[in-house]
Amino acid sequence: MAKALREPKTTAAQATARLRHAGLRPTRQRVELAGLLFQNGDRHVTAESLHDEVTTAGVKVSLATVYNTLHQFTEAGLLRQVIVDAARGYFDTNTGDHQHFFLEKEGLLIDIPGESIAVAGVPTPPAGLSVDRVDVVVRVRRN
Amino acid sequence: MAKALREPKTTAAQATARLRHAGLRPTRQRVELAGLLFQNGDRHVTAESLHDEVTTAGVKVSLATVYNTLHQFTEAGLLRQVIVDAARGYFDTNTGDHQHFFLEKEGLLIDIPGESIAVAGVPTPPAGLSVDRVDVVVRVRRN
DNA sequence: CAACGAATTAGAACGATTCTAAAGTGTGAG
DNA sequence: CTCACACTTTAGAATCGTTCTAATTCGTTG
Repeated sequence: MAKALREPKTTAAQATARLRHAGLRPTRQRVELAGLLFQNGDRHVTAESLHDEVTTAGVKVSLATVYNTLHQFTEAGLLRQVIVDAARGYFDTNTGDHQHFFLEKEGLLIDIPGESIAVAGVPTPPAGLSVDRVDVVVRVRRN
Repeated sequence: MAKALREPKTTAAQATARLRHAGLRPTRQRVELAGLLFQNGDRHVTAESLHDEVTTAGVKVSLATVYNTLHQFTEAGLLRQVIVDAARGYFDTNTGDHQHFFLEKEGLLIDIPGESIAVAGVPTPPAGLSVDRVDVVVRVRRN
């Protein structure tokens, strides 16, 4: 009963610093979301899942803001969008070189470190095109 | 002016045969769509693009039927769904082992033959999971 | 060619995402 | 420290692709 605050001050401070670095105003909502996203290791979220999480944590943030924030974080290089499912957009806090296992049934993403996987034999793209990125999705199922 | 029919009889006949083989009733709409999809080499379509195409060809098929048909063809193994874009579902008439270049800006998919590309070092999936398929998307941009 | 199950359809419904316009909030100047 | 203003947030409407619904139409088999 001594301490009602949910997050240690350090997390908020770190989140604020990170936002400033990225050129984003550290608003209450952004700090809150950044805290959830970045305080523990790599995470994969959807707008909906993050909104649920922040709401459950007792913080009022609109779904529209969650969408805005995810996109702003992505533009700022703090997040990476992962396209694996036609129905849902995923965001990954791991912005480094890596790939994914995807368990479609449950909407579960699991990182595969970039070093462990290698794609060989990618042909030269047709004239006028250049490679932006190579995404590998290993679709898995429960057995 | 002698010949107003758009498709040679052979195409319709081939399409009909293909549908019968797949255990699908050769209805007017399905024959029409199968004709468009399979008479020339490999193709990538969205429901919308195929609907536009069939409509432009002067045939009346509802969008719902295009969706139904694409899914039925996919279940029957005549098509393969390709997930590259969060906003749109693509269907590929090439059901063999291969990968894709994807030009996001224009929604353009280009096949990469399965033999030319190789993915090495895919880790064993976490316990209880087994690999279903490995998808590689080479995202490209105009330069 | 009748009859029955399968397929098609228009339009409503849906879920995810984006937009809109109005209200609220960081921040830098003074 | 306060104010003003640009930037943010928000609720709710709108939009997009897709799926569903219930009624109609069509292929097939007897």
